[in-house]
Amino acid sequence: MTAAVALLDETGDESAITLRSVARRVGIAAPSIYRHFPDQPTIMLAVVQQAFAEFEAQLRTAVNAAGNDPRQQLFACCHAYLRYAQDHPERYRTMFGGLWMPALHDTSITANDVATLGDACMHLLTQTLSDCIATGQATSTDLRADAVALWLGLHGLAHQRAVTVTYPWPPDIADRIITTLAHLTTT
Amino acid sequence: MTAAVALLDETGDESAITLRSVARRVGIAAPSIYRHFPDQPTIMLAVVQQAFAEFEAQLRTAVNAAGNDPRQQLFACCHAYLRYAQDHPERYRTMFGGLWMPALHDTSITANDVATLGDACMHLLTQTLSDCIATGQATSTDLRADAVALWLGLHGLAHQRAVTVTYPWPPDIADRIITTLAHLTTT
DNA sequence: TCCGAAAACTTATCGGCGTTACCCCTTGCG
DNA sequence: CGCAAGGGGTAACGCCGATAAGTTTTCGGA
Repeated sequence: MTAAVALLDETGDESAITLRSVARRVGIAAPSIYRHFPDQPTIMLAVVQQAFAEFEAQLRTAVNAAGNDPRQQLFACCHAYLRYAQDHPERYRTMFGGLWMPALHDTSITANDVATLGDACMHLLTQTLSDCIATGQATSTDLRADAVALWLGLHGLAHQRAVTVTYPWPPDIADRIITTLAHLTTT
Repeated sequence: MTAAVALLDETGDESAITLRSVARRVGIAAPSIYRHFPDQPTIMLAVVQQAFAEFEAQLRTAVNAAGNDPRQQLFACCHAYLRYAQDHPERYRTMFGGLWMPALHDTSITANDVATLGDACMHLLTQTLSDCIATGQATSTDLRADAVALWLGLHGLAHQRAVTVTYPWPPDIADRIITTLAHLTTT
């Protein structure tokens, strides 16, 4: 799995995570992989799960380091989200791109494995937004819907930046999306 | 190319667009493809370009059919965007997923081919939003930035729905994103 | 200490993939 | 009539995921 992540980071191409390349990297014959993983998509799932764990850890660290102001915490969380996607575009693309899901039908991967992947991050974002609402720094009548909307805005920017590296983004596009979708008060 | 699009629509998996499968579909031997396309990623690019053309046509049709109210036109444009992604998730994933771009480095595809893909759609959305601002139905101090932000919101929702089909989306998530990011007035 | 079962790894093989080299046949035009 | 160019075919290479069957290593209990 470490080898798989390394291959992804080095090449920036998830198709480089091949059963045989991983085997070469760890110095064993290709079929020996099947003693540890039932099939190739499962390797991908493991990589994605690990990436999500690290992703959530970074978000949580950013929030904890942002002091006690909910507004600052929300900005820290969102910027950490965008920074992870920018620092590891290939991981982000793999995590959210769903390329390996088409092959899901006839493998050992369950739908639940996939559905619960981002729950922890979503919960953290919701919690942070909720704190902003509690202190009056954000106005929202529907916490869950606005949290989802905010996440989708972040995802849209993060994903598109992870796909097309060069694009003339407006300089304040990130804060614009965050403040707008989070309904932050102007103070 | 028709065969390639058909394969994509039927299987819902862009990896099904294989050089050999396309050749089988049109009834020729695999290497004969190279008389028409220099390599396989170029086939993908052609498919994506065709999809973008159809995409833009549907957006334009929706706007034209929405009467003279800029606000209605904007909603029509955005909903047409989301509808296309929902009706053709595999196309949308292929158009914006950037899977075939990693292989871009050593093929005949130029960076410009990729960069200009969505320009027409972006321009249409910007124009529609601009009309809303002109009539006072939307408030914005930076047309381009807000248009990009609106697009990113639409893209986030469209892409995520195209990847994970089953998710408990808030029922009004689309309109919530549109009205918020477009800064539509409440009237 | 020894032994046997399970775990871990191997080689051989299959079919599919993109790609290349090389050959063949038709078409059209001087 | 000749011949170049366009559009087809075969054979082959190396890569891929996957399976089958055999071999080595590991290790806990008698």
